[in-house]
Amino acid sequence: MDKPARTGRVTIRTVAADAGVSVAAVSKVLRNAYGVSDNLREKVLQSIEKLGYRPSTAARGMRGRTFSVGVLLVGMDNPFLPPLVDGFKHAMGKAGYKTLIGVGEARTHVETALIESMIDMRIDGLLLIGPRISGEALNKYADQVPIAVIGHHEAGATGFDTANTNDFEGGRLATRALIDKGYRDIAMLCLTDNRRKEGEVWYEREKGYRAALAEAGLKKSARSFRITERPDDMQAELLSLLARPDLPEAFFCWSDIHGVPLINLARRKGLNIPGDLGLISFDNTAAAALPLIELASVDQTPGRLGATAADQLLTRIKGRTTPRHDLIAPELITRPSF
Amino acid sequence: MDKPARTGRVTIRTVAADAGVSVAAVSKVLRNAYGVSDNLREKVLQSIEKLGYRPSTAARGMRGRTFSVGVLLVGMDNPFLPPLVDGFKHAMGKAGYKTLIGVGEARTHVETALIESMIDMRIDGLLLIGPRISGEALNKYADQVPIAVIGHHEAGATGFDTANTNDFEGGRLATRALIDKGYRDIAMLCLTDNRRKEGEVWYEREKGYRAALAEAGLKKSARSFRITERPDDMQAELLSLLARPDLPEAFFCWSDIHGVPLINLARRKGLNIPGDLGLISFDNTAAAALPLIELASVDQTPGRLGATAADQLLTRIKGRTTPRHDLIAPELITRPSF
DNA sequence: ATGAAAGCGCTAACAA
DNA sequence: TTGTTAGCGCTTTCAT
Repeated sequence: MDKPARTGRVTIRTVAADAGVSVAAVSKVLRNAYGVSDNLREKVLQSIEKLGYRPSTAARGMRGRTFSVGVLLVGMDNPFLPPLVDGFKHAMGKAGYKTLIGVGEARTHVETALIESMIDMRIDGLLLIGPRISGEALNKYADQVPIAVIGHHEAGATGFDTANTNDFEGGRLATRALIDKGYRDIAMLCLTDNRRKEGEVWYEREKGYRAALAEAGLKKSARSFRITERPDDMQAELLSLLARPDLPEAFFCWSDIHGVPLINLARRKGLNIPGDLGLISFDNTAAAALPLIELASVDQTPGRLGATAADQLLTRIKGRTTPRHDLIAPELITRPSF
Repeated sequence: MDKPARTGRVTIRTVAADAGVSVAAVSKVLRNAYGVSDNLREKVLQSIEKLGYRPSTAARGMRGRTFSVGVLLVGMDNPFLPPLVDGFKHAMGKAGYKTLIGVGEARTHVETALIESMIDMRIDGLLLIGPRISGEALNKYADQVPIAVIGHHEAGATGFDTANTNDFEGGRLATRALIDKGYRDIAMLCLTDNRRKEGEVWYEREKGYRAALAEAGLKKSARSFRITERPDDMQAELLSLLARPDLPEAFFCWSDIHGVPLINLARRKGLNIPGDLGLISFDNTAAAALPLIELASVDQTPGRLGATAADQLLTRIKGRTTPRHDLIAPELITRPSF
């Protein structure tokens, strides 16, 4: 006895009735499962088209796949993110998955709330970009849903995957370029961070910086300065850095987030770049390439990073359980700032 | 006969069993519905806490609210968006709603796919920021879910709400400021756009620009130039603009998207700003405030815009059906670029 | 005030 | 190959 929906909504039942088949048949067509004749499939597809039917993700979430994945961002104002998210979206889209985004505001409890919220919607996978939470806490979520992490090195993690630029290599690359240009007193700008520095991208870059100095016999000259990420205080800290009597000959800067304002302030202070001060930064964002900026910067190929994470998620969804920790080679984009 | 869940998942049943009450009771507590004694409520809340229970959004979506709303962005690289989305998120968060974001990539079919996908997840409301689709097409979705639009003027729409800066006033404000400074030959930079211009924010600003000129008896001197938004070609177009023999005394620029590169290129070309060329732009993004930029720009108070849209959605969810079209007053942020 | 039970729109055994 | 049906975890009448 067919119990037709009383609402106007087109459901799988409406389609089944219209096509004169069972709901199971429609479901099978939807998921291209085995055991459907071309004839039946054709009828169903026509009804779907005719009725404008779209399966309810909510209902799907109660049994199987939702064919949607989530991305968690720390904030929206990092210019490094758009190409990364695009690369990810594109790769997931080709596999038939929708991408939804949540913004964690760099606050741990907002971040966990968002992760849980996405899990509660039964998304099929989750990409975390530069998450505050990590390690132990992530494993807890990782057995509820496949997880990939970008922007945090955790090569020992077993429950989830990571995709990162080889930040160590990037730091080494940039520092070596400065050394090759003749600079000897090279300092590094890092991020002030109250979290454990182990695994942080800037810390990996710092290790690369120190390695390059050591290789050139300049180990003793290594100096790191820590600058805040908060826009309000950043400028003051950079200015007081530039006012130091022991200003180095060159800076390797962990990110364009600091690098672009730094080159701006230095020039405005009357310093010639690269005459008085050499500068290489990291991320190669659009701002670094601007006419009046022209800041050399290490490129992370963010699109590839995103696509790599997408592949990790897709293969996890298909059943892989052995962890993957992919490292992508960075490239120095040379500009006349050093 | 209690049929306990076989999976390890904590469901409403697990909680009911633990608290020794019915699932209906738990559901009522969850939604603070009427008819629950403080005693029962207390027991249930304790069990929820103890078991770490979180209701499944997917299951909720099949009957009532999901307590999540969606935001559709055209792209992620507009620096105007982060504070807007933050204002929205914050207001929705206070009302107990989660915010999920989709990125439309400025392609119509991606946009519609995303809107439908969010509706299929049974989100309770949808905010569209600068959507490509509009009017008729939106009404179709508006009777499936409450919709608010930012960044597109559609004061006649009845099915959904809009929240916008008073762009006409903003254009008038900026142009009048240039006139007051003594400029007479003032041109405007608009966006190249193959859509209908009616309703577009830049077009409203252009109307304000022309109104201000007319009010000052300068109607005849009005000139608009149209520049692409695509980063690849934008610079070339701006350069050829600056190379014109009939360069105006000042520009009013529809957005910092063009304004910031323009001031950069003009300075690099050797022009003194404001000596040789006066400049006022729109959006007051972070870049406009940078030391080496200092571009006067009309502020849109994006946070308020977001909060306004949130209020529209929340009241629609509560049952309002009469449309709201809110206009927010802009403010000119004066900087030495004119 | 509390609980039993009927769905919501799907998926996936299992039967036919 | 096709159809029947038992849930998935919740909300919401309707009894009690």
